Formats: sequence, structure tokens, C-alpha cells
Amino acid sequence: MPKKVDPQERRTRIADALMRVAAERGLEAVSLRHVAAEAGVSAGMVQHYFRTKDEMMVFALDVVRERGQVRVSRAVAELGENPEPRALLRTVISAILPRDEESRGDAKVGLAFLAYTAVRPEAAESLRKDVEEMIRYVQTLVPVPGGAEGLLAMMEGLGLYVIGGYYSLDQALKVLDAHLDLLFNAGP
Amino acid sequence: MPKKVDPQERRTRIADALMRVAAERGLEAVSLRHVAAEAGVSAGMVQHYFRTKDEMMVFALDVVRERGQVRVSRAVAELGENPEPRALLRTVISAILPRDEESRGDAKVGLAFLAYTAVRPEAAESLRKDVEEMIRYVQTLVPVPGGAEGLLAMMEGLGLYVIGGYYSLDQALKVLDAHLDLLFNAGP
DNA sequence: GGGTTGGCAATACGACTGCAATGCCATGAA
DNA sequence: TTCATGGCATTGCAGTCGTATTGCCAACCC
Repeated sequence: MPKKVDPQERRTRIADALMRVAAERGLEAVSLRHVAAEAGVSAGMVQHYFRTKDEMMVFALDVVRERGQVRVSRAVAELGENPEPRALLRTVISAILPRDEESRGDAKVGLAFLAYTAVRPEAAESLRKDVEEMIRYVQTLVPVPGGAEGLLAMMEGLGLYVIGGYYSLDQALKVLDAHLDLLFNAGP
Repeated sequence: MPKKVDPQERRTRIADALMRVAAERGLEAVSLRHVAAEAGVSAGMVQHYFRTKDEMMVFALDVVRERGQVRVSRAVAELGENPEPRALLRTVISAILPRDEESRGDAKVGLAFLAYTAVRPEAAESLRKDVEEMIRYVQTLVPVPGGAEGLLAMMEGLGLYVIGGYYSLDQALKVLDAHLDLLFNAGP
């Protein structure tokens, strides 16, 4: 067995290229050849690591999700032990909102994938699991009934608006804080 | 000058077909030939009314926006004169959320266009105007500072979740009502 | 050091794309 | 009736797509 490489590394390398293409030119510009060119490899190699385009897409989607989770975990870790629910929520949500160029790109790609899965429900499962998990998690932190779902919805919407350039990140955070005020003053 | 037809009617007819294709199979399945087939006309005719594909897309986007505005206007009209701000907001927002199959399709297409314009800022202008107008309008109705932006963001997020199938429309409306409770009890 | 095998490149193929060019045909003006 | 013209259909073209196939090449085992 000759030439050993790390397939996982190759795959994420390719997926990274995919995400750059998707963030800059949209998901519909994602083709084997474009991704290969962006990754600086041959189209044949892309095919070697992803037997089909859909396989590549699903993998890339997973990478986006994972990077998001890492961002959240890191932000939460910086918060120390036993943080207040409100501070925790703010940290989690502001870690999810598009902050720098990387997370902005990820958000764009995520949006594109959302539209993608809105029509291919079979590819939506991993997204679905994430969202439901998130809802349950936030529900344990929000003191107002029905408030968790609303807060998450608002988060998504704020993300949309930030991507679209309607709000800056600062404005979005102000709106978020105002809403947290509402939630945590109406509580006990 | 022979055979007079109504070009506007033809164009909206084609745009309708475009939207059916996009709602069922995604925006990337929108091609001149598919749209033509769906509309039951020849591909040449589509080309005759839209010199380029982008022209067709932009037109279709406008149709989606317009249909949304009509839905809102109708719902508001049914409300009678001088409605309470809260009732007005609830009516407007629940008219925007995906309700029946038509508005659900429109929402899917809108989502796809959002991803589309996230990468083609030049096509986003009409969307942008709509959003900003909406923000200003809602600001006149919400008694809490920063509450309008949050409410709209929440609306967008709820729309996403309903499209994605995470929430039913009823659940989304419950969440909306809970949030309106918060807003209008915290106010004066 | 020959043979085997994993890693990758190159090519070919059929389907599909957006778009331009061309042609037919019915109509209304002359 | 003739003919110019707007409305539309057809066809062709150059390019890109995803995928299957094939072949080369370097590396390891024996």
C-alpha cells in the first residue's frame, strides 16, 4: 500500500475551497471544476475524494455546522464556569451571528444551503437535528414560555439582516440586547 | 402592425411558471427551457419577452414582492379603520408568514432569491428598499425602542422555521403572540 | 527488483445551459 | 391583394456540467 495521505485532511481542504466558491459566487457556481481550481488541485482528485457532487455538498454542509459549533464552544469557554443564563445566551447568539469575514462567509453558505435543503428535504436532516437541539438548549435558559423559540427566530432573522447588509453587527447586537432585556425583566 | 398581445400578461405568466419551478425544484433548476415547459410555451417565446435570463429573474423577484404586498394589503383592509397597533402588527406579520401552499412557495422562492442576492448585490436593490420601508413602518407601531427591528428579525426567522418545517404556522403564531405580549406590556 | 496497489490526472461522453440567428406565419395597413 | 411587420418557433453554437473510464506513477511488500 503506497503513498499514504490523510483523506480527512484532503476532504476538508476541498470543502474549504467549496465554501470559498460558494461564499463568493453562490452555491450555483459550485462545480467540481471550480472547486478543484479554487483548491488548487485537479478535478480528478475532487472526484477521487467525493464520488458524487452531492456527497461533497453534504460534507461541506457538515463542515459549516461544525465550524459554527466550534465558534460557539470557544465563546462559551471564555465565559468561565456557571455563567448567568442571560450572559450565556448573549454569548452563544453573538457567536453565531456573522462577525468576521470567515463567519460571514459561513453564514452566506449556510443561507444558500438552507435554500438548497428547502427543496431537497432528504439532505436537511443534519440541519434539522442541530436546530432542534438548539431549541431545547435555549429553552432551558429562557425564563419566558415561548421565549426560546422567539429568541432563536430573532437570531436567524438578525443573521439574515446582517448578511444582507441591512444591519451592522453592532446594530444587531443592540437589538438582541433589547430583546434580552425584555425577556429577563418579564421573568421572575 | 399585426397581432397585438398584452406583453405584461405574458411576462407575469412566464414569471409564474418560473416561480413554480423554483418552488418545487429550487432556483438552480430554473432554466429557459424548464420555465418554458412549465409555462407551456416555447423556449423562444421566453427569450422574446426576456432578453436575458437575469432580466427574467429580476422580474420574477418583483412579482414575488408584489404578491406579498398584496397579501398584506388585503389582510390589513379586512381589519377595518384605525386598528390597534398590536392587532395591525399581528395581521401584517401573519400575512407575511407562509400560510397556504402559494405563500409557502413564494417564501421558498424568496429565500432562494435572498441567497441569490447575497452574492449579487446589484440585484438586491428592490429587496433592500422593501425591507427598509418595512422597518420604518413597523417602527411607528412598536412602543419599545429597538423593538421594531427585533420583531421583524423574529418574523424572518419564524418564516425560515416554518418553511423548514421546524414550526407549524400555529406554533409560529403562538411565538409571535408571546413576543407581542412582551412588547406591549413593557411599553406604556 | 518485479509486481501490486493506492493516489491521482486526463480524457471522453452525453446532457444541459444561455444566447443568437433565422425563418415562418398571421395580421393589419396600403 | 400585396406587403411589411410583430409574434413566435426552430435550430445551431459554444460552453459547462456531472460522471465514468482509463492510464500513469510513485511507493511499498515480497
